[in-house]
Amino acid sequence: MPATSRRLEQVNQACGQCSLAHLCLPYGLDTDDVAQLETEVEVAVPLPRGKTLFRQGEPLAAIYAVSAGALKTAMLDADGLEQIMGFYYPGDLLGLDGFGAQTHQCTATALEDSRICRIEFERLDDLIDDIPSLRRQMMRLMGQALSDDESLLLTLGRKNSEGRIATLLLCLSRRRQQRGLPASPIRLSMKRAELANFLGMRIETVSRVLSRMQHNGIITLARAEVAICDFDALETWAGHGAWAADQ
Amino acid sequence: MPATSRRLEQVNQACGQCSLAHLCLPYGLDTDDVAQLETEVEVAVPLPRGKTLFRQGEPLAAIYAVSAGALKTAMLDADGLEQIMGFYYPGDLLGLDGFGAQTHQCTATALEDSRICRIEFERLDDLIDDIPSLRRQMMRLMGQALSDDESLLLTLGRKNSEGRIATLLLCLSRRRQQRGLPASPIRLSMKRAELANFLGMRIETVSRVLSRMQHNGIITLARAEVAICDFDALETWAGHGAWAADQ
DNA sequence: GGCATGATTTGATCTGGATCAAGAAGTCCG
DNA sequence: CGGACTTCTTGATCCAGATCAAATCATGCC
Repeated sequence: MPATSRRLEQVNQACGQCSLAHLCLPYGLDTDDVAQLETEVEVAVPLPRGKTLFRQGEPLAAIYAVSAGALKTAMLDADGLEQIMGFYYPGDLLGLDGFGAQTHQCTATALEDSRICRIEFERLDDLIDDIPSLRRQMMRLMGQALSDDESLLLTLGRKNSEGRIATLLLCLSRRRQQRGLPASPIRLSMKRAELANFLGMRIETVSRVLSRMQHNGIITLARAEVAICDFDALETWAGHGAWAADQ
Repeated sequence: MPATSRRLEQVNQACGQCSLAHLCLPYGLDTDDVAQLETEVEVAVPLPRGKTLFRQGEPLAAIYAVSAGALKTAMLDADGLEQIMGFYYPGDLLGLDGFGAQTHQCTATALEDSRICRIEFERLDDLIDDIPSLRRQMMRLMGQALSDDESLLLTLGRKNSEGRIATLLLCLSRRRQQRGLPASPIRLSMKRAELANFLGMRIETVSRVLSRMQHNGIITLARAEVAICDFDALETWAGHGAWAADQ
């Protein structure tokens, strides 16, 4: 693997100048800390579409950040069927859920040709001891991941199919904005089947809801690309909890 | 609040001799570390049924562990309806999801008269800097919380109503065993409405599924107490993903 | 190109679980 | 104890979304 030589070439322009630093690990670190961190990071290693970054059950060897492209994570249930747990875009960290059992809890797969930054878990662990602000940042990121998962639980537990799709689209859009990209034309790097799996729906229902949204002028749909035309309407749909009032 | 004096009385028999230490923070710490930690912990403060420990949106003031009793955590969605995120029993930590935004993401409420251990967030934060093994333990616990949430997502995303109930019962049973209690007669401290909310179902469906399980001889049901008669059958039901094969 | 294969959309049914309705069983309090 | 109130159970109906079926559209490969 040419990662080591690549790292040596790129180390001088790594995290400190990365446009994703505000989303990723270095946020909140001072210049020296970032310098110390980035000597340990393999930067922007290519990961072709369909390749896995790590697999469920493997020991936790490293923590990753998406540099470019998109990935999914998925768990296999008892019957060997996969449940997609999340989609990851530039600036997102991967592998945090492995901290619990020191083992990856899910499999991460590239949805398109991607680039990944990587830091050995052991090295990160040492670095965290040396850099207090890095420790705080890591814990903040894990807390963030926790509350993201909980928001997702809230969506899947309470919303109907339209609410789920609307929530997903708004979420993808918001995350694009956080990365400084335009909110609207969203390229869906995942297939309908993966969307459906993630949202706990069937392919046909995903397709129907998207068609209906297009018909109502809320989105424009061209295969893998979705343009949001009416954010307010989408918010309204997203807000629609499913099952009426409440207990 | 008499917590301070109580703390002074109890400090000598706090975490180090707590039977829940293996579930809670001190696991993996050596004796000196535990001693240092437990001087900062308020031990087993009473929290009456119905009282809240913290509320969604409040700044993160402390991290908590359940000492006795049971709690629920819930988020309010846009419409002000609550979604229950989890049930917490002795040994479980509460408040970790606040690490992200330094703000509690959910409201924690006692389901029955409970006792809570509490450590100021600031003090814990300092302690983590001083005790490397505590830092690792905290990150392990957060990783654990993350993968627990993901398991729940897997359940809610893929299982039908019977699978959800079966999974919940097995989960509660397993957690009892981890606390050294018998696996079987489970006291459900939450109401049916709370169970239903948590599992993304309606009260009537919860009631029907439980009745059906009782009728099939898998459980014995007496109001708030459930005895599991046939673990294997329950495992089978829990394994039943909902929607047939897969994409 | 021409064919095979896979992804997506659309239509027609079927069904699990929500919703509506009404008892039954607890629980609280004067 | 009796009445008001809450929780739980059970029955009847309805509907969102799963399932089944088939056409359309894309993509890759020889």
